[in-house]
Amino acid sequence: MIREIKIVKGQFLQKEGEYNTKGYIVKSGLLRSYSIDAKGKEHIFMFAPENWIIADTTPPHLPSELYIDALEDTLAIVFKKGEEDNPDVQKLFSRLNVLQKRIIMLMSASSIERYEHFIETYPNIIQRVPQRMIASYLGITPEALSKVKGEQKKKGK
Amino acid sequence: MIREIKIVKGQFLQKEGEYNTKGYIVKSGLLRSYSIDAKGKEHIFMFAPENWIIADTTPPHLPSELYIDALEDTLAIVFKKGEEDNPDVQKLFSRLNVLQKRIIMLMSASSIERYEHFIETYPNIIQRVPQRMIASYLGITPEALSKVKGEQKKKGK
DNA sequence: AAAAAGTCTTAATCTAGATTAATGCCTGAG
DNA sequence: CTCAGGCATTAATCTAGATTAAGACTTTTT
Repeated sequence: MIREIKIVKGQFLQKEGEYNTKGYIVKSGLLRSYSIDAKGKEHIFMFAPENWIIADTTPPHLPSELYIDALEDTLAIVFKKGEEDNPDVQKLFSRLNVLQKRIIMLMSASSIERYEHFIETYPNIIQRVPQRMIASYLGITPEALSKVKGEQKKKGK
Repeated sequence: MIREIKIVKGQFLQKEGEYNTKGYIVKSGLLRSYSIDAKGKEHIFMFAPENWIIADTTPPHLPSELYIDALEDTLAIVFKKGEEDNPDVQKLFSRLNVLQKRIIMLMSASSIERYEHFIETYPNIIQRVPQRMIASYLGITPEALSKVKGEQKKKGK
């Protein structure tokens, strides 16, 4: 089902934590998606002007990570994310979500938080690649990673 | 056409600047993609262990941004990126490329470089949103962006 | 039109992580 | 077997950008 909606400046289409299955194609105006970190700071994930698609790619059974609201009065088409049953499209969506998470991490988490998130998410990879490559993936130097691991051990992990 | 290939540890599947239309599904082993910045530093974009897909999402008519090589002896299936003519899939690919570029930027560029890249890529958005939101998108504070713009002016831009 | 709230800039200080450098450990090539 | 090159760790110093704070403008609310 395709539906066109009107959103006024400042109005929300989605808030963090909601279970949301919708995405939006902007016809006119401007939408934005963003996250809010532990310190209350906003991190804009994406601007969506005319003809852009905007959606939180978190899978529908998990709480969303992003807020979506309007920076200008906007006309948009709503689509249901779940209604797509092409398996290729499904795979691409989960890939998009990996990158979405990564960007949010790079913008809002410290090097130690990024490291801890990495070992939770990819425990098997740690065994298989040298530390300097983990550091490179996290966007820090091997020296900084070495320091981080020391601090982590002190905390008794 | 689907083809299975064997790659030995250290072997390259793609280098930056090549025009590449292939992607890979890893059956066993471990591949990785990465970029090299102006200072010669490597930034790992993705690890691909068993059952992961790895590909540079740069459109086929543009030079690739990533190197892809093997961290372990690997068995993978090659697929042609261009052969997919589903328009939804095409759109998702271009979206993936936006995020790929963004991640590489966040990992390897200074705040001033990120700002300059932003104004080149989204000149129309600058007019429409407050500076503090541009800063938030770039992953810096509004104060830092203000400083950056000052330096940019000095350079006579 | 006055008050309140948000925005941009400049400047002083602080800090996470970069850089540089030295040491010891592994590992694989000959 | 050995030795040269890659890898991890630790420590000293440096720096890009964060934080904090203050002032001038602009926009919105009442």
